[in-house]
Amino acid sequence: MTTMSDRYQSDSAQPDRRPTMKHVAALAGVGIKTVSRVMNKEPGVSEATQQKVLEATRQLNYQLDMAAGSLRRTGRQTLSLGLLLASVSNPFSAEIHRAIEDAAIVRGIAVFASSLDDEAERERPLVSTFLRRRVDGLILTTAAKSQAYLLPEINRNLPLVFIDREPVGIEADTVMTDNTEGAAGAARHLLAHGHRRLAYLGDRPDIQTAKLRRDGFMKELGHAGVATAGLPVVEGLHNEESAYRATIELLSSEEPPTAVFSSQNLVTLGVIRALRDRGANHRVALVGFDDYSLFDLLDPGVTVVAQHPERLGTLAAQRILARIDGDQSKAITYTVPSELIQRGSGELRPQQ
Amino acid sequence: MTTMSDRYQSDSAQPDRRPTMKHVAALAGVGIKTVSRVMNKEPGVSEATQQKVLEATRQLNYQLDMAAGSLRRTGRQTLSLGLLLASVSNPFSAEIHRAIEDAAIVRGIAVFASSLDDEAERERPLVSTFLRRRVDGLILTTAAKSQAYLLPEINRNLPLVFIDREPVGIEADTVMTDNTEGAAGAARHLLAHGHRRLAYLGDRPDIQTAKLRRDGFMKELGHAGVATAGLPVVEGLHNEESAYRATIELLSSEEPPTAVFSSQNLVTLGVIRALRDRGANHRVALVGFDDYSLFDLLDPGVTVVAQHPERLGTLAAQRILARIDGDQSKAITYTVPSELIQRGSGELRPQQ
DNA sequence: TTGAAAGCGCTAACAA
DNA sequence: TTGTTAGCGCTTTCAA
Repeated sequence: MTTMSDRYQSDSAQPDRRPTMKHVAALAGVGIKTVSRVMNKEPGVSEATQQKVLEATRQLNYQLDMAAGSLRRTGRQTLSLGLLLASVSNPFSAEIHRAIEDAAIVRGIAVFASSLDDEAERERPLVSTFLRRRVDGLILTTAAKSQAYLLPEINRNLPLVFIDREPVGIEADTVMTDNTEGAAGAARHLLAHGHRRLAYLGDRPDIQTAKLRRDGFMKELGHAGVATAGLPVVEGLHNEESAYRATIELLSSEEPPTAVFSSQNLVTLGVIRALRDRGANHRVALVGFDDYSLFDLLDPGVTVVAQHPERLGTLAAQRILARIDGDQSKAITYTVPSELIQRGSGELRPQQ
Repeated sequence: MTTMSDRYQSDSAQPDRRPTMKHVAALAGVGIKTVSRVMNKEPGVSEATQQKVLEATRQLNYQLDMAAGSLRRTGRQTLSLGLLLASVSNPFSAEIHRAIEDAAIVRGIAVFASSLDDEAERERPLVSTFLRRRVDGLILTTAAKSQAYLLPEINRNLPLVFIDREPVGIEADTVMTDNTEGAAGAARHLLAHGHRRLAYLGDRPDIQTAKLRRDGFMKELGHAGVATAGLPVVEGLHNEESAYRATIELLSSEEPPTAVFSSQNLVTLGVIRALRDRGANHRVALVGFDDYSLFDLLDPGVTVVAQHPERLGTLAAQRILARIDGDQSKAITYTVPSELIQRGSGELRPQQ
């Protein structure tokens, strides 16, 4: 019989080869299954044997190969999660990300995160990437028209949670903000402060959250009997730049609005800069959807409909972990309430 | 001979079982190696055979198992990267993250990101997690006293890049900001505006970047002949809250400083709030290290030593990809210049 | 152009 | 308590 120790010897000449269980077993003078038991903290190994194995482990600097293990393991779990976000660099997404990471790490689960940038055509390839890596679950912010392509995965019982936006064409756990109600609240707030000439500035209406916020805002105005026919609705604003230009244009129109509602944080930033550049920041009221760092320190403070990204992330993580643990109950949708935070800009009265 | 097609039939009763190459091969009526060739776009498959295979793939909704493949593949690459950041929710880290993701995705590489929170004892377990998953490379922001524990990995030729902070105890590619020079520039700037009673507010000095910034700042004052003996140096500030309290205390001291240098964005936020609450924002000058969104819109605008996180991320990604591609040249350190951005707070003159 | 057999590093099942 | 064998899904090698 060839012992593994000479195999190990010869291997040491090849510095970029990682030791395997075989090497550890040979060095410790035990069987490979015993090493497996120690590495996985399975019971049934004597204290002395365990010490021998651990010593060999240290000497060789051995690290278990999780991928190889999960290939054979019952359930085939990889202890990894796929997370699709608007963008890892967007503060809203980043808070979600952190909350999910914190929940996952206590279970030894690592997370793959990817940025979607609201581009529908990126969604499927990115999800595919996760699937080819056999993640144990998927937490997705989506942009495609339908998520029906995930039906086979649902049938295979892949844990699936949607975050921020509801899926179309399938049923699955969803965690989202009360976009409609939040936007309606913004409308009520501006109306209550006397505004009748309002404007809506928003993102592309094919983005679900943008559409819901627009509809919630407009519907509430309708309820209040405010004519929405001539009301400026500028959509397709996807960054600060375009929102800035749209606001400038709005302010130089015949009958400029006395109040603006912006549906998304980047849009709000553009509006703020435009109002300041035109000296209108104390004259035109503003309520933005989604909070942003330092909004409280601006002049005036920016009134917002704040979301709770860390709460969304925590709930999504709880759902995916429950599903991973075998929860087979039917799909749940959590709606996390938004919160109107008054800081000044939304409480300005109409000036003329 | 048993064809695989009946195997597939019986499997369809088990909805949560994923199809394998065997299933695809059986359905397409080809050998498993042919399926492998098609999935990996290897040459040597006739057009007709390829179509048969792709059709079977679609019908079964087959997805290649990358982990199983890399087990046997020469080089054993997993097409994944481990990224250790201060925190995925910190805007500075998030920008780095995004830049790395963008560079990785074009190569089909997915990234695992984890948050360190500047806790030295989290570093090794998190790195271990990456290692057990056999990532193709590691990009690390560190907190531990030494990174010598990574020596075995270097000997195994694991691509390794340090970002934001230099490793101790080993040599490896590093990408960082010119902390010392940036902080010295802040000192020069404040001195040039007439300040002599300065204060330094900073993070824990065991964090490398904090120490470098403090030293750069103090040394420059020394060069200029400013007595640094009585100069308030408040360290250990790790969040907004503690920075706020430290600033309040400083302002109510016998001889309050006429200018403050803060070494990190969270600290700067605390200082800003304290200055405003005490009505000192137009009286006490402030230069912060690290830029932050909306600093330009505050009153006064916040003068900062800006870093370029996206540049750091891009460079780190380039290095790791080069190493993955076999670059064996000796370790390189990139120092990315910081940039002093004048916005008002740093240009205030001493008042009394 | 195609496929059969071996084996990557590990765990499951079972035997000793 | 310990070890042996088979096999997870794939790629490599090599033969047809």
